[in-house]
Amino acid sequence: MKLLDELNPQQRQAVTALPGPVLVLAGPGSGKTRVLTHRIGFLIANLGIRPSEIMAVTFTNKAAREMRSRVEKLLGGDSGVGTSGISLGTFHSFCARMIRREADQFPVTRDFVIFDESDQITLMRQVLKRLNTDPKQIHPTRVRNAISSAKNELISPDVFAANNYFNEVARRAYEDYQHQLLESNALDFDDLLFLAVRILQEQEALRQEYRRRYPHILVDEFQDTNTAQYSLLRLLAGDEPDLFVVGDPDQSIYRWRGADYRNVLRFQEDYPQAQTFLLEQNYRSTQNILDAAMGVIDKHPGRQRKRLFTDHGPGPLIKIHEAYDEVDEANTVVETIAALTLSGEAEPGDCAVMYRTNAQSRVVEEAFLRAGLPYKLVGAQYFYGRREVKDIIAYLRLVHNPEDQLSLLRVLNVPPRSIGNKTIAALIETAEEADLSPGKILLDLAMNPASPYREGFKGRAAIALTGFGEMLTGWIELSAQGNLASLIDRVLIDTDYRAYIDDGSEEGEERWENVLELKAVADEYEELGLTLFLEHVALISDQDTLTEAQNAPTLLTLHAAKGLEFPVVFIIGLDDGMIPHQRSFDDGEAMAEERRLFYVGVTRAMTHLILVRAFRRRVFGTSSITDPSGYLEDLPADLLEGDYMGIMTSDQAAYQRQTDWRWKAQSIEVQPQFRVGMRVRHSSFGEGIVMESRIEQDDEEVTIAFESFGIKVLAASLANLETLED
DNA sequence: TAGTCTGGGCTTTTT
DNA sequence: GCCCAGACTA
Repeated sequence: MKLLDELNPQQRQAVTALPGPVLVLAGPGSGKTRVLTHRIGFLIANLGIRPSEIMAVTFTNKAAREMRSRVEKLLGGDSGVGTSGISLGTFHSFCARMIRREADQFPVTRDFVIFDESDQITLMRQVLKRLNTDPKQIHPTRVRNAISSAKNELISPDVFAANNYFNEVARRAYEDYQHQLLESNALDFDDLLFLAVRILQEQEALRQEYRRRYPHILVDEFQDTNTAQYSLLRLLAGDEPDLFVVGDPDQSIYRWRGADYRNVLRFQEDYPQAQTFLLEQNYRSTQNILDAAMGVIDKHPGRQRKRLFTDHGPGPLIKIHEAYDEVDEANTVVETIAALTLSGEAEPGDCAVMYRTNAQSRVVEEAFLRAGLPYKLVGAQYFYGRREVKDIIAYLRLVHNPEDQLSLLRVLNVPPRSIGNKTIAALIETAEEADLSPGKILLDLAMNPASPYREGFKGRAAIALTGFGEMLTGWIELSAQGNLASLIDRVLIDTDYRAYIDDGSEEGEERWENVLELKAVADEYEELGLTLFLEHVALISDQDTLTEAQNAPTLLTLHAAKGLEFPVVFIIGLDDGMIPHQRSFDDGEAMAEERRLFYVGVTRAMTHLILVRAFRRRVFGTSSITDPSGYLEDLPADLLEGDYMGIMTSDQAAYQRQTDWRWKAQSIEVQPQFRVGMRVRHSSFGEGIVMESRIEQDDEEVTIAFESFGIKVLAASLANLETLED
């Protein structure tokens, strides 16, 4: 049948495997999504399985959407089978739905809210404050991470190992944090998985019910599952499941998030009867690119060799360019894209620029702006992390759930309405004494003229708080009528929010546009209502903001690039410390993951791969000379062209590289301006005498004994020192 | 209470 | 270099 005609023999074997545990190891560009969608099609069209019995799980909303549309296309029209019955979504959305459905068994109500990472850190800060710890010693972010990892490993506070001071604090913070979450009728991302697993473990009947409901399970990007997700799958699948998982251990790049590619091995151990299929034929890249990729990944320790092959032919050589610095690097990228576009070899939209850290994007963006060329950015904080968007969402969450203390505190004085720290502290204290949430106190102040809580506040504070409570009451009433758009309008008007964020500057206008954009999203949730809208905004990611429309190059991190492909790929920042990132240097597993990350980047390229590094680079404000990434040595030399000499390996090459740049380096070499014994004046420290001066990282570091401020070490370029005549 | 200053951080970030 | 939280000042 047609469904199978589009597949190569390996793919067809996988798709038509007998129902049971199936592991598909799919190299990059080998048609992984195609196999998944055809498997779903095969189950429905050939085996007559009802769509409603199928559950397909992905990691991103985008992947879920893509899969649904491809299944629809596959089965559309003639088959007469609807695909809407398939449960297709992310791990988190699946768990959120289950928890809502079974809400009476959980310590939250069915309209709980989901806290994202910044909510978690804000809450953690409060928790640690209450535990009287020093935020400089115990970082809220680190504690959050520790708790997140624990949840991903299914570790609850009572079994959390308090084996040192940090972990002892973390354990107590964990307990308190959970308590605070539930007070706010909230769960964090990790709780969604954790609670779903726990209830399935504990309740035989529910487990059986879900197993009956979804006898056929498919999983995408299986190498990225963490312990909680793997456990969830095992619980849902049972001992004789039809469980079809697709993944590639070589592309596992989310270890720091609890993902463990060894789940692939666990799968084979847990299901010894599992059938395994290998997809090696690549439909994306030229053979040169694949050979380069294999050169990189074959150095991965303890890895089973896989061959990647294509019938696309060798294609162009891989280009390596060494730029002078990060600005030159960015300019090179823009110029090369311009040249490729001009020669007709590529469209701007065919090109992608990939980097290790988001901070690198700025220099590239600036180069595009200087050239007057458009670009698309897939970035952290792109939309839902913006302050104005988070503010409005916090207002909505508060309307939805007045007990949400975090949201209340976020917006209580935003825009400023004379509710300062003193007043907030008094509110929290009053709430604690009354054993109510601060939100409830505010509502009581607003609705009950004889509210007993009024006496807790001074006149002005009472008026301000009552005013806020009245606004909130009005919004809650409006929300009960179910009109989301007018609720948002009313919040914006009542708070005079536009005046607050839009100061007339370009930035202000942009912020207001973001608010309007959020409203546009809300419009689509008119029917579905506030609860689902809030769930949507909590579970959405930056990945989903990537638009295909504009014909412009895409800027993105190597992580964000996974699953995508582009005819022309630039990977920039191929310096030691950048790729691999220096944070990974002292951890073997982390280093292995850096290598996989580079491999992921390389295998995104269809035809042109351009690798760029910079001879010197500014990191955290100081510019210094870099070493080339070791990974460049792993690329087969005969596949490369360009002006990078490091591929000759050897010390001699390194020496030559240094000399080549010598004239440039010299021209900017800093000459010392200050001598020991000179008298100088500083704008705030006053007069002093130079004790020592040396050149450090292209700047002059001057040690000065000031008359009234003692000895200071200053950077000459920043300190703006004035020399005085003796 | 609301603005300004300062110091200490700083990867990646599917949900 | 740039951002954020908390301290500090008007």
